[in-house]
Amino acid sequence: MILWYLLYHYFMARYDHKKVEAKRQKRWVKEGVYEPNLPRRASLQAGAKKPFYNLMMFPYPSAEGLHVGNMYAFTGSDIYGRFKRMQGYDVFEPIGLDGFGIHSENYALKIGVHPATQAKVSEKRFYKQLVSIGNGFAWNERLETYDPEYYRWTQWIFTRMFKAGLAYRKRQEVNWCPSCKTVLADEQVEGGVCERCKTQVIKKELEQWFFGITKYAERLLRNLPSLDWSDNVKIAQRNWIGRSEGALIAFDLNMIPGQPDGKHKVQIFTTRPDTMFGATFMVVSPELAQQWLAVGWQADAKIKKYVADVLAKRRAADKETSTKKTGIFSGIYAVNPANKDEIPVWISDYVLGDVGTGAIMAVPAHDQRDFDFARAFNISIKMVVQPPSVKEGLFSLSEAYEGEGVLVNSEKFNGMRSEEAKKAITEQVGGKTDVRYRLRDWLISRQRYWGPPIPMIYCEACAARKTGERADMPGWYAVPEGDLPVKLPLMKDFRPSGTGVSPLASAQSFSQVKCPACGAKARRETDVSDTFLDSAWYYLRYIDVANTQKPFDKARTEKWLPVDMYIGGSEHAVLHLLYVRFVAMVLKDWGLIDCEEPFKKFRAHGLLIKEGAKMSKSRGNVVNPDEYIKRFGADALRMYLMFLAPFEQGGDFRDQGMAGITRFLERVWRCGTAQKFVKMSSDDVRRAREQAVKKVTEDIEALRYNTAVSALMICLNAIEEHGADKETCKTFLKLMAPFAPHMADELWERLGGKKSIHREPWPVHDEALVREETFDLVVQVNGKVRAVVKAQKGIAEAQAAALAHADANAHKFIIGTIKKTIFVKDRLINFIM
RNA sequence: GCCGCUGUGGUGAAAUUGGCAAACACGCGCGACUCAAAAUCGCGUGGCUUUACGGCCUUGUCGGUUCAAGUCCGACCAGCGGCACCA
Repeated sequence: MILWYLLYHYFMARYDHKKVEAKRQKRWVKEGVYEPNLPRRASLQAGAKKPFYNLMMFPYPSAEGLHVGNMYAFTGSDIYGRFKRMQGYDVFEPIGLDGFGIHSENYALKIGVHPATQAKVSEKRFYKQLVSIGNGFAWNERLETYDPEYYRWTQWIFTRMFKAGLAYRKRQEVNWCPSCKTVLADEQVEGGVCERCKTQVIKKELEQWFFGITKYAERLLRNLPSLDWSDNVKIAQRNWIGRSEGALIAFDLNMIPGQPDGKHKVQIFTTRPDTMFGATFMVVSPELAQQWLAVGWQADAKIKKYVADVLAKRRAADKETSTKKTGIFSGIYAVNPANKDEIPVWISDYVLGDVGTGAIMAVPAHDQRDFDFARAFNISIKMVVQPPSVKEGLFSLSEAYEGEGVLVNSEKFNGMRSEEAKKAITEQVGGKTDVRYRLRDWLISRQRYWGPPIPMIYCEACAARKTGERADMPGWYAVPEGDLPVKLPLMKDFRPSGTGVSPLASAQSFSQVKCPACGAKARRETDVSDTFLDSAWYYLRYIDVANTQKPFDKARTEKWLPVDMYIGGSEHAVLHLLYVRFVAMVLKDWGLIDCEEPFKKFRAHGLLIKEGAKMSKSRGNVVNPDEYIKRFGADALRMYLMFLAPFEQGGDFRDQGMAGITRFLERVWRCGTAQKFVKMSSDDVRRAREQAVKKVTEDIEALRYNTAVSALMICLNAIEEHGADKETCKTFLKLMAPFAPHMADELWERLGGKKSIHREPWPVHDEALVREETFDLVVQVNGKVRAVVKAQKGIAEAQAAALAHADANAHKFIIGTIKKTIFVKDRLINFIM
């Protein structure tokens, strides 16, 4: 009997996370706790008063289910949202799935299920998991990128891009992933390998669709400083856009030395026109040499072979990163417009066809690459910029001097500072100042199946007549807006062909279509668009998911945009986060939205590792959140994830660490269910409470969740030690609510709360109560701590000195005369002997 | 090579403007409860030294500024991330 009694109480007292979490989650949905006031079209005025758009990068539903890394990011975002909601904002925290793309398609291929079928399975599983982590999502506004009602508008954006001249087709060397069997954008190649599958990327010459993001390079760069974003992401974008100021300068070419023909010219781009007098040779890229050959340049067989070899090598799959420069003299001479010197033109692999103009003037004395080449091929080196550290002219250089200085060997420009000479020499040689960017246009087409078909039609008849929707692209028409979406056909064999043609090309019924202009037999574009286009506008659709007339309503965007807080991984610094800004700028220019920067504030969360190692399937150390939620509860896992390290830094997940948080929550539960309150909290407890309010509030705002949790622990320690009144306990629960939303809500109800704690106002601290009347006065002698004594706040130096002298140990060290005393109010006193 | 970030106990980490280094936890040790164990609770826990009070040392390394440096400055070392013949 006694045993049963004890067991009964044991189970009653222990926190049953499964039961409580399920109950709270059900209640939240029923009461619509997290549904924002997104008004129906007619009554915009009646909507949210203090809108706060709290967005988290939506996940792609991977086969393995929700990764703990996803949960880490989502929890961090959710805590911020819950905090803002309790502060009185109408928080909108939507969720959806970025379900189109190679990742999902590859998984479908692997298990032999159609991606559309698999999508439904993953969707269900993902949403279930996303419910279980306890986030305050607005479930009514969810979206999936593979939903025709969504990609209808993705396609619509494409057609508008085409009409605006921002989407175009071009044949050029592009990145090709042999494993994914599709082309990739530059942003999707990381260190020469495919961002997704890590396969070495090769170059292929293909005709592809591009978005003209480079037209926005200047704006994308210019806006960066004003964005409240994590610095590392802003820096990455700045480097990626890579602005360089320089000059475009034309050189005459002499096919035969000493015989100007006035016909042949070549343009070069340089950021150092000040060094022009030092240009002792010119280098053209193999790509440009190839073009010359194509228009009839009669070159040696050796030269032709060199060009062909280098071009072949650039296409090859081996990633040999030799820094050894090769090259061949072309037999042609260029005339340096600065001093009319005839300089040899070389062809070398160290000059790239798609950078600058594909040709350079080489100044070996002031560019290390030119220097190396000149040394290797015995070309003269001429110094024209004298470093400030050097008094007389230098006779030999062991390396190029790339800094600024004063010009020498430059005729009438001698003595001029290199910075001024840039402009002066450019003018002298008839050059034109120019700005170039590293950024290149966004390669948007993909030769895969699982994506939105590019909504374009090509009519050969129109092409032959040189007519079309756009003068520069005869034969091409956007699918009329009324015909959207161009639905992705259900195909049995959706395997990538690897030939540069999308699997959709084999679906005759799909590709055969009538020309929208002349009605002749035409064909559809069969490539699909890059997944990153899907995610480049999803934040707009969230606020208007049910709109069947437009992608989104402008009045709503005015109310909810820009996104107030965006959280995600920094791996998207030059992918998603760049594309999304570009698309926003375009939409702004079309008058569809008012702000050209979509995210007011962006914070990158850190990376989670496990026991000191990167999580990976092969290591078998991937943390499955489902298991932990089952064992410890979502609240415990959430809180542990936030406690283990600073959110923006990322941290090390250790199983042992879960114990501390579980213990903490059990203690809170015991405290909250026992409900043994004192009539009035002691000063100590009251102060602990107010300090916790202050600290937790400040820390959440700054995303310092780890120290916010520790502040809660300190507060609980005080409550347990001294006992607390009911109000103190309620305040404590509110502070804990963003971190452990289920338990906080349950205990809140048991303490008599009528509505959900997540709709309660966030506490505000009383500065007077935070302050302590006493402080620890640090007594130093010659800078060394000799005593710590309790003192009244605000005491003057004389009183502090008296206290210090009264301390036996400190007194022991104060021998001789005091030369100087340093007194820092409410902190320390330091005697210098 | 260039740009950025990070180096603090056995572990994760904390530290406003330069003002007690190691908060809060984990782990460990000792103790209480228990026949016993788990759970729970209490105490201790950077190193060296001292019977004790205390003292000396300690934030990757070396140097500097300062009454005072984890924090500021200079040089270097290590690790992580990004870009990489960008003309």
